[in-house]
Amino acid sequence: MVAFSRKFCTTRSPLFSHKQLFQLQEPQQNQPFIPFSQLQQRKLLESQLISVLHGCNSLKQIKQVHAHLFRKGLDQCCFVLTKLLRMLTKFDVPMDPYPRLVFDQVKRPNPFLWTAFIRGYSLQGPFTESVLLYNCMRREGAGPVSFTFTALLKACTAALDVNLGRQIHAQAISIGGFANDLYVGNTLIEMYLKCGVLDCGRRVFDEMPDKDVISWTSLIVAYAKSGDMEAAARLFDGLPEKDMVAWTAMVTGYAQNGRPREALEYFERMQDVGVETDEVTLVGAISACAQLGAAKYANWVRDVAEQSGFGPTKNVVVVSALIDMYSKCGSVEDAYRVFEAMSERNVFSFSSMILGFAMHGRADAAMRLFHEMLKTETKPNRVTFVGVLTACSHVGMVEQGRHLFATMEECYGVSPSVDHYACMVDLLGRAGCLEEALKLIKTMPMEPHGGVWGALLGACRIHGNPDIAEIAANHLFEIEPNAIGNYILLSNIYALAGRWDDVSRIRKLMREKGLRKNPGCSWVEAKKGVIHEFFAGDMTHPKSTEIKRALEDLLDRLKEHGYLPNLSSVAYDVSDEDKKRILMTHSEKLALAFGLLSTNVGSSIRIVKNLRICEDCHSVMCGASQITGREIIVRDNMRFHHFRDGVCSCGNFW
DNA sequence: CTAGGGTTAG
Repeated sequence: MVAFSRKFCTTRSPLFSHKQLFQLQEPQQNQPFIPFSQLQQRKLLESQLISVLHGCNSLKQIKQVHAHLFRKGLDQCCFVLTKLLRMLTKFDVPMDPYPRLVFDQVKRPNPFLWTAFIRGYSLQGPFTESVLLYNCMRREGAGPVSFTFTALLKACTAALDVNLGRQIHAQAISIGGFANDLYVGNTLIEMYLKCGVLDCGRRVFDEMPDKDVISWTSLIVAYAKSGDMEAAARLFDGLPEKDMVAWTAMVTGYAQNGRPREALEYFERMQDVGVETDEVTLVGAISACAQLGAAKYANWVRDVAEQSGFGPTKNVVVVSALIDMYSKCGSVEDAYRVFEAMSERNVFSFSSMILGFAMHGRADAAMRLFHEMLKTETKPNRVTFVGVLTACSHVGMVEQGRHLFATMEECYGVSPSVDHYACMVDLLGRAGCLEEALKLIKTMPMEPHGGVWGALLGACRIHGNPDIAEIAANHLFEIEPNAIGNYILLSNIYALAGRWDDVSRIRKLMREKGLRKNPGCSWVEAKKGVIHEFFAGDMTHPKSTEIKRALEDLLDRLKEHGYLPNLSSVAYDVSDEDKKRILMTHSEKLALAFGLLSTNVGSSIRIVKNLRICEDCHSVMCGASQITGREIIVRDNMRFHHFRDGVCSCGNFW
C-alpha cells in the first residue's frame, strides 16, 4: 500500500533536495512590498492570461503562454499556472515530461496548483503517483482543498482500488470534514459504486447532509447496472427534481436490462413532462426499439429525434445505434442508408452493419463490408468476427468460415473466444458436420457455455440426430436447468425420430421441474401501425372467423401448388388430423392471415414471433409470398426471414 | 471538480 506512507515522498523532481523541501515550509520572511496600483495591474494581467489559456486549442499555444509568463515575471503565479496545467490535462498531454516540468519550476505551489497536478495523474495514471503527490503536498504543508479529494477519488475509481478509496475517505473525514462537501460526497459515491461496493455508496448517499440530482442519479445508475430496476425506480420516484440525465438513466437502465417497453414508457413520460432529450437519451430509446423490433416505435423515436434537432445526426454512437435498430426492425436497407451517410465510422458501426447483414441472410454483403473494413484504419474486434462467422453460418459458407476462424488470431490479432467457438459449432452443425462440431467442443481450450451446446443441439434438430442431441442436451440441462427451450428442442428431436417414449420422458422431466412451455405468440402490424397480437391456438381476436376462412383459402390455394402440411413440425404424439389442426393455429399463420386481410394489396407484411418459426409455417410463408405477390418479413427469436416470390432470404437454412 | 451512451452467438 503506497498511500500515506511515512516514507518520504521521492516523486518530487530532483530540482529539490530534501533540505530545500523543508526550507520551503518555512514562511517567507521578506515579502516585497507591492504598491496597490501595481497589484491591480497584475490581477488584470492574470485574468487576461487565464482567458487566453482558456481559448488555447493546441499544446503549442499553451507553451507560448508559458514562455510569456516568464517574460512577465508571472512564472510563479499559481493562479495562472493552475489554469495552464488544467488545459494541458484537457488536451491529454502526457504528464511526463512537460506538465511535470511546469510544476517543478514552481517553488511554492498553492493547494490549487497541487491539486491540478494531482488531477492530471488521476486522469492519466499512474494512479499511485496521485497518492504519492498527495503525501508530498501534505508534507509541504499545503492544502488540501475539496478538489484534492475529488481528484484522488477519481484515481481510485480509475484504478478500481476500493481499499485506497476507503483510506482517502477516512482522510476526507479527518481533515476538516471534507466528506460533507457535496462534490466530495458525490465522487465518493461514484468511487464506491464503480468499485462494485454498492452498499457503501448507498451509505455515503444516506449520510450526506446535502444531496443533489447527481448524487441520486449515480445511485440510480448503479442499481440499474446491478439489474435491480425496482430499486432504481423507487429512488427515481423519490427524486425531487428530475433532470434529463436522471430520466436518461432510467431509459437506458430499462433498455440495458432487456425491458424495452418500460424504457420507451419512460422516454414517453419524459417528453410529457417537458424534459429535453439529447443524443444520449436517444441512444437509450433507439436501443429499446431495436429490442422491440417494431418499426412503429422506431419511426416514433426518429420523429422525436428530428423534433429535438438531432435529425441527420453525425454522432457516431447515435448512428451505430440506428444501424442496429433498423436491422432489428427489419429494414437492412435503411440501416445501410444511414451507415453509408456516416462521416466517421468506428468498429461499432462496422460490426453492427455486418451483424445486420448476417441477421438478414445477406452473407455476401456482410463479407464485402468486412473486407472494406480491413482497408480502413478500423481494426475488427471480437464482435466483428461474431458477425462474419454468423454470416457464413447462416448461408452455409463452411470453408470461408473455417478459414476466418483459423486465421483470425494471426492475421487480425483477435483470439477466438467461447463465442467464436459457438459460431463455429453453429457453422459446422448447420452444414451437417455434427461429429466434427462435437469434436471441436471437446478440444476447446476453454469451458463451453450454453451457447456452444445450444448451437449443437439446434443443429441436431435440423439434421435429426437424437444421439448427439442427447449429449448436448445433458450438458445444457446442467448449465441452464431452467431454460425451457432446450427441453422442447430435445423433445422435438425425439419426436422427429419417432422416439415417443423419450418424448414423454422429457415432458415428464419438464413437469417435475415445474417448467411450462412459453406459448407461441406473433405480432403483426395492421393499418396505421396498430399492432395485433396472436397466440397459438388463440381464437379470441374479434375477426377470428374471417381470419380462419382466409387462412383456409390460402392453404387450399397452396395445396393446389403442391403444399403438404409438414406434420413432423408437431411434436405431440397425436393423430395426423390433430396435427393438422394444431398446425393451422400456429400464431404466425394467424398473423399472416390477418396481415393479408388488413393491409393493402401489394404492401409488405411484417411479423414478429417470440419463438423460432416452424418448418411448416416457413414453407407456408414461402408459398404465400409467391401466390399473393406480397413480401413477407418474419422476425423470429433468432433472425429475419424475407419471403419474396416463393423464396426465403435464409435459403431454407436456419 | 461530481451523474446518463452503441454491436455478441443457440
